[in-house]
Amino acid sequence: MRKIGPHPRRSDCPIACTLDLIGDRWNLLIIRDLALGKQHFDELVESEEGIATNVLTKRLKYLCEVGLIKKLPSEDDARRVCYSLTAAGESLEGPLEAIIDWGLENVPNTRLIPAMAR
Amino acid sequence: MRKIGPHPRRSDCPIACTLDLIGDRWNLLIIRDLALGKQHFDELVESEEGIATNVLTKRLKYLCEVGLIKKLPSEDDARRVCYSLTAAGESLEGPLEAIIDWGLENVPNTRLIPAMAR
DNA sequence: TTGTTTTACTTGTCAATAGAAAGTAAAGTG
DNA sequence: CACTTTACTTTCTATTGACAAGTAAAACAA
Repeated sequence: MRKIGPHPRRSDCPIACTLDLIGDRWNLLIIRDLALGKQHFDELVESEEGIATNVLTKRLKYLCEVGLIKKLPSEDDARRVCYSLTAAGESLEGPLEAIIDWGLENVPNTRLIPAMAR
Repeated sequence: MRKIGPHPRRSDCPIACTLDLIGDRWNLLIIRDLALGKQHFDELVESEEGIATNVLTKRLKYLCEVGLIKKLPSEDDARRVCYSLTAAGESLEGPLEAIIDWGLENVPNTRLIPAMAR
């Protein structure tokens, strides 16, 4: 992933810029999980893909900083943190669906996880 | 990027599988350029984003191996190689358009490069 | 109230990858 | 026969990723 903050963008192409923002192996999976209703660190860790905790921590912080997700304390449990999508994060549903469709058609033996059935 | 070949997939999720296949900073930009009609190594190197030649070589080889692009010799010049999209590569136009739309709306100051005007 | 568990991280280590710059080799051109 | 073009390859360094272990604060259980 790219260092966050004011780095020189590679170009003004919307594809390049979007890849600079979320073009790695984990960001979209975190956004997928939050879109499915997961809220907490350990729920995200338990996803099938097996993200390492240091990587998850870094990505969550990063996604907050770029405004795709937000982080709120739980009301009833001071240890708990609730992560959720911002409006910008939710708007990634379009690309996400296009990727899902492509994957289902072009990568053998892929299937939607039950929680994603539409 | 992930090592190519028979690696254990992270999950059967079409998003995860698609990211395993092309989820990095360069693959989609190469596919974009080929979709725009570029054919040769040096045309790809000259793109605004400035890919290093060693990285481009590796990605071209990889994208051939996974069947998203194909490599053919030129008829008139034995040095020249013509890269182009396979049918599977062309089918990435859907995700690509979704990403373009998202980028244009959500990343400030992005614009289509002239060749992409639709 | 003391020990255990839960939650959300942080740290350390090692291997793999990315990126920059320079070099190379075969084919074509004047 | 020198020079250029094309498509790489090599070398080096710095960053990142994966894995394992550790930590700290809050909550719960006895």
